[in-house]
Amino acid sequence: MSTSSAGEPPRGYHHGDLRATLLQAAGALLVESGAGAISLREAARRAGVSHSAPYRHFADRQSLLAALAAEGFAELGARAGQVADLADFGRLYVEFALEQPGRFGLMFSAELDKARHPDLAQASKRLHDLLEAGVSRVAPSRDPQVVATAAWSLVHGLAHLLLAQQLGALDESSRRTMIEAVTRLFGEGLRG
Amino acid sequence: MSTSSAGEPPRGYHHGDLRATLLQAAGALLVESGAGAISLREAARRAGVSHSAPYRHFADRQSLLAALAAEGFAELGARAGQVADLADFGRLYVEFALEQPGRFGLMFSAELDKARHPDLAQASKRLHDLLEAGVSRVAPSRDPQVVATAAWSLVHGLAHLLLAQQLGALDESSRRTMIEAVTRLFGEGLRG
DNA sequence: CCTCTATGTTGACACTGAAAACATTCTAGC
DNA sequence: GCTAGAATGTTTTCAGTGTCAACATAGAGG
Repeated sequence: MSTSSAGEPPRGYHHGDLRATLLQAAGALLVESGAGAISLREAARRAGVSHSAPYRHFADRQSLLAALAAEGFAELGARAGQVADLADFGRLYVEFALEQPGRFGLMFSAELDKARHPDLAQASKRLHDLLEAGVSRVAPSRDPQVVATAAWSLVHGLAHLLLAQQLGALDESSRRTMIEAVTRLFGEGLRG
Repeated sequence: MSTSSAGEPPRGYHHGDLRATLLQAAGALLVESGAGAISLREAARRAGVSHSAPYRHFADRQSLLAALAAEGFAELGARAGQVADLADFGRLYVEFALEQPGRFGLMFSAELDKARHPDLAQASKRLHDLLEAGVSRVAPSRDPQVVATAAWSLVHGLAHLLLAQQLGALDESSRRTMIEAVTRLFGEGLRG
């Protein structure tokens, strides 16, 4: 116990929980400097392990990123599960994206091949199912797939455009206003 | 003239039009294997030039990508300019994205810092202005900024979700149907 | 003609993903 | 307990990349 402080169990040759530690390190990199800054070597470095060790847990770099993305879907799904109203879901969705831009970008990155990462595909499908269920409740008379796609497209596009600074520099309050207005506009379309 | 064939002017030490050639090579790479596969060295290789030559025309890799993105905005803007109806714009937008996924992704990549690339910012603003003008025509009674943002979010999100294979594997026809249905739904919202 | 400047080239450095060969530890089955 | 064999880490190595500095060449303007 002499060389380890609180929270870090003593580690010998074997790390004990490298996979989780790598995910944590990569998550920190994601927040600090974006997905492009994530490297297996830096993650290994931060985990205090050789540069090659990550390959025992992730087949390649993309697999690490896919795992990070899956985490994101899980968290977003958990938050969405606590919400009944469709508009709340929209707000929550955009807020998640703005709060964790790197993670959000990763979750919908075209670089991540879902066929190669079943976990990711499953996590993302769960969110999709959740949305469709919500939509059926709100607009039962319409084709739920179409409405769900429209609803998702709307909030997803808004989040993406905001992140890409495509809508100009909006301050916190006008951003909120825009989010409200856009989702309300959609709600009107549903009822009309 | 003995060493050059048609279309390729004879080149000595100086290339003559390296910048354009590099953009073309990078564009090909973008189509072939995505933005991630674009490297300055490979572009140089394809242009038949030393690995360091690109730096005379692009400050760094990101600047090359930004130039490619700006090209994309220009082309999309040109196409959009020939269209009057807002719904046509939506279709055109999504089709462009599906036709040139790599380019589209680049155009809205969060990695590209618009502040560092005024050309890109300008090209993107032009498209935005075009859209707002179209919106004012269709729904003059509403706040054009809100409606434009909603319209853009909708088509942008749909394009992005389709590209990310987030909506499941749709064949050509059901994809068209979905695009039609989603844009129509939005049109109803505008009139309602 | 001759210099100045734009454009290319060479060579180096640090970093990365990835694979192969080797070392250590943990865990079953005896 | 002891001991194979499976997991997990390490070392070493390779090819590729972005970027920079020092140098070479060509073209344009005086």
